[in-house]
Parts: sequence; structure tokens; C-alpha cells
Amino acid sequence: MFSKACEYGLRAATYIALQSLDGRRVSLKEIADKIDSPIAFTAKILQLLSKNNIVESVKGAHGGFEITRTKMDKLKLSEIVNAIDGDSIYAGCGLGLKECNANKPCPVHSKFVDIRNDLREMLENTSLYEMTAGLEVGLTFLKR
Amino acid sequence: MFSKACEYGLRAATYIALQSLDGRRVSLKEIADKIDSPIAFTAKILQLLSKNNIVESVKGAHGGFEITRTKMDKLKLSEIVNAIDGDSIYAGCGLGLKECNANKPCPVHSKFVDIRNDLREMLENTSLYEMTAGLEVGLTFLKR
DNA sequence: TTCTAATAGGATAATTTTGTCCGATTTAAA
DNA sequence: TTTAAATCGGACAAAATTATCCTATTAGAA
Ligand code: FES
Ligand code: FES
Repeated sequence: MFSKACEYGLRAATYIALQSLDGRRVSLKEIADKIDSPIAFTAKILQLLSKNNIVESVKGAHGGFEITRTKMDKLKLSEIVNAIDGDSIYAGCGLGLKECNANKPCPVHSKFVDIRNDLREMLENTSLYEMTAGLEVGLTFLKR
Repeated sequence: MFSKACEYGLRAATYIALQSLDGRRVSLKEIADKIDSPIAFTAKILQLLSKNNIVESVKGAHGGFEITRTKMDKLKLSEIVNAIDGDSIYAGCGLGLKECNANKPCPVHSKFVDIRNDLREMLENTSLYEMTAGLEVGLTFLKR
């Protein structure tokens, strides 16, 4: 569904948000450890998220990653997915035609658009803050 | 969503079904041309579909690929997807945890399972025969 | 000021996916 | 029986994705 990069990105952003709620800035090392991701690859993804103004990075000693409460409230998962995977999930044809186009649809188009729209709406309506809800109380997890 | 191999496989199977409706066995060359796919790669995928009893292949001169009417009626898209991409679409976690597990869910699990189930149901309820419906009358397309 | 802990970023490597090539095999038709 | 048209299957190649390594840069703290 999503690329590995995108999966790591979503998990990383969620962990950063969770810790930022407690005012804790987190290091790359801690993030990779807590979401069980390859550390150097995760660094690249966080650079990308930082450039896209999704998380804030602070260099130097006592540096790390954080995200403000207002930001995580406004920020939707779709923005993270978009920054990493682009719009292929929303725009791509299920059978791989160059573009999904209702005027020249593939045989699965009519059935496929609904599912894709549900996914899009889910991502556009879910904030990063919502993602942290179950984590503190141990109802949801970022690694296993 | 699906791998390239799977996209080609679905398009190829659909084209074979369409031509089989007219009793026409089709060659690899014709298939690749009509669905706009790399010919040698498509050959590999058709071998796989043939081994999985999804299409029938006939070797030698006047050979090619075909699928019986009864078969294309019974055959669901899920079987094609499964043969090529496995069950990752149905079983995989949206955030990339090793397995999707409702007892230890990731933060998107509850929202994600519905979408994934819709996709699964769509694939399990759509027959290959249905795929051919719009093609003859030019309502749907396998390439663009 | 100097040291140390941290991210930034470029180069590179490994792996997976996608794609090609070619000879072997099969079968119908000349 | 020979030939030609077709799939099969193994080896190989290219491209994309995933992942690592190393140096530079930054900034807090001693
Ligand atoms: S054209 Fe294929 S999904 Fe829209
Ligand atoms: S655990 Fe992540 S989708 Fe089910």
C-alpha cells in the first residue's frame, strides 16, 4: 500500500508527536529504536519531513525532532503520505494505466474509485494528533 | 497498490478472457501489444498464471493463451492478485508492522481494516468475466 | 574556546522489482 | 519429415527502492 519509506515516516512522525505532547524533543536514535526502523534510512526520511515542514529538526547537542501541538492537530496523514510517496495512491489507476481517467476508465475503475476515495478521505481526515491517542494507554503500538 | 507484475497480469487475463469469448486463442505478442506491456516480462507473468491454473497455455504453432467461459465466470480477481502478489494486500499492516493484528493494533488499524476489507471484498466478488463487459462496447479500456 | 552530541547531506551498497535475451521444447502445417 | 510459430525456462541486466557509511555542520555545555 505505502512504501517502506512512507511507513517509517508515518510511524516516526507519530512517535515524535507523542513525545512532543510531553515537551520532549527526541533524537533520531530514540525514534529508530522506538519504531523499529533502520536508523540511517529513517534519518533521510526525517530530513524530507523536515524540509516539508512536517516536523521540526534542531541541530547540535540537545537537538532532535519535535512538532508543536497546534501543528500535530492541523497536520493530516495525507500530508505525510504526499511528502513521501506523492499522489500515486490518490491518482493512480488500479490496473496501472498511465492516469486514472473516468472518461477512459479501466475495467475496475468504477469499483476502484470508491475504495481509493475512502482511503484518501481517511488520510485527509486523520490528524497526527489522533494517532497518538491510543499509544500512551497501550491500546495501540508503533512496533511489535 | 498492486505491483506492476500484478497490473499486467490482471490486464492480460482480462484481454485473454475477452478474446476467448469469441473463441480466439491469443499469442503473447498480441497480448503485450493490446495491453501495452513489456512482452518478455508479460511472458513470465503468464507462465505464473498458467501454473496457477488461471489461464491455459498451448505451446507450438497456433498456440497461445485462452480461458474457458466457465472458468472466467468462476475466477475472481482475488485469485489473480493472490497468485502474483500474495496476500500482503489483505494481511499487511498499513504502517508496516510485521503483521496486522487486532490484538496489538497500530494507530491506523481501526480505520484501515475497513478500507482493506472493502478492497478484499471487491476483488473476491468481481469475476474475470465481469471485467470484459465494457471492453467490447468501448466503455472501458486496457491501455491508453 | 574547546569538546561533544546531534542533525545534514553526499556517496555508496544491497536488495527487490522490473525487464531482456536466448536457447530448448512443443506442435501444427507444408 | 522439415519448417515455422509459438510457449517455457534459465540466465542475465537495468532500474527503483531500501539501507549504510562517512564527513560536514551546528550548537549546547564544560
Ligand atoms: S482508470 Fe483504472 S482506476 Fe480509474
Ligand atoms: S495493525 Fe496496522 S493495520 Fe492492522
